[in-house]
Amino acid sequence: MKPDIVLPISTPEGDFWARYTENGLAGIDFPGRRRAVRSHSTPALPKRVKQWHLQATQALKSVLSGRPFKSLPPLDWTEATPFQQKVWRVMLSIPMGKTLAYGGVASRIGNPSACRAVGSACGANPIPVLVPCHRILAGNGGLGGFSGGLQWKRRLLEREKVSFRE
DNA sequence: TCCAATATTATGC
DNA sequence: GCATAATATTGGA
Repeated sequence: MKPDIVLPISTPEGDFWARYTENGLAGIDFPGRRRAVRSHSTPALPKRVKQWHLQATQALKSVLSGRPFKSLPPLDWTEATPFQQKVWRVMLSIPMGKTLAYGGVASRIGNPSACRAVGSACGANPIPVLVPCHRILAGNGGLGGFSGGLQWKRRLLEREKVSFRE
C-alpha cells in the first residue's frame, strides 16, 4: 500500500489534518493532535485527491459553522470491521441537529444490546466531525466521550443547538 | 484461544 | 443517586 497523503485544512477553529489513501478520505485529525505524520514534501498530487480535499474542506467548514455539508469525498473504510462500518453508516444518516443514543444506534444496526460495542466503534472512528460521532449521546442525555476531547464535542453540539445534560 | 478494556445500559440497594 | 452486573466487539498476550 502506498504511503498516505496528509493535507492541512485551515479553519477558524485551527488547522485540521486530512489523511487520504488511494481509495478516498481515510482520516481526520483535530488541530494540535497531529496523530498523522505530516508530509511537507508533497509529490505529484493526484487530481482526484485534490478534488477530494476540496470537498472535505468545504464539508468540514460547513459543519463547524453549523450547516450540513453538501457532499463528501469517498471514505476509505477498507481497514474497518463490518460492525464499525455499520455503526458509522448509521451516524452518517443522522440529520443535523438530531442526536441518537448509543443504544439507539445499536438498535438500528439490529443488535440492541450492543450499546457498549457501539461506543467502542465510535471511539475507533477515524473521521470525526464529518462522520458525526459527536451526535451520539448517552441514553440519559449525557455526553458520552469523544476521542478528540470532550471540548470539541460540546462545541459542535452547541453549534447545532443540541441540548444535553452534564 | 483467552483475557482484559471500552465514548453503555439496566438493575438493585 | 451510587455500586454492580451484563452485554458485544476488539486488540493484545
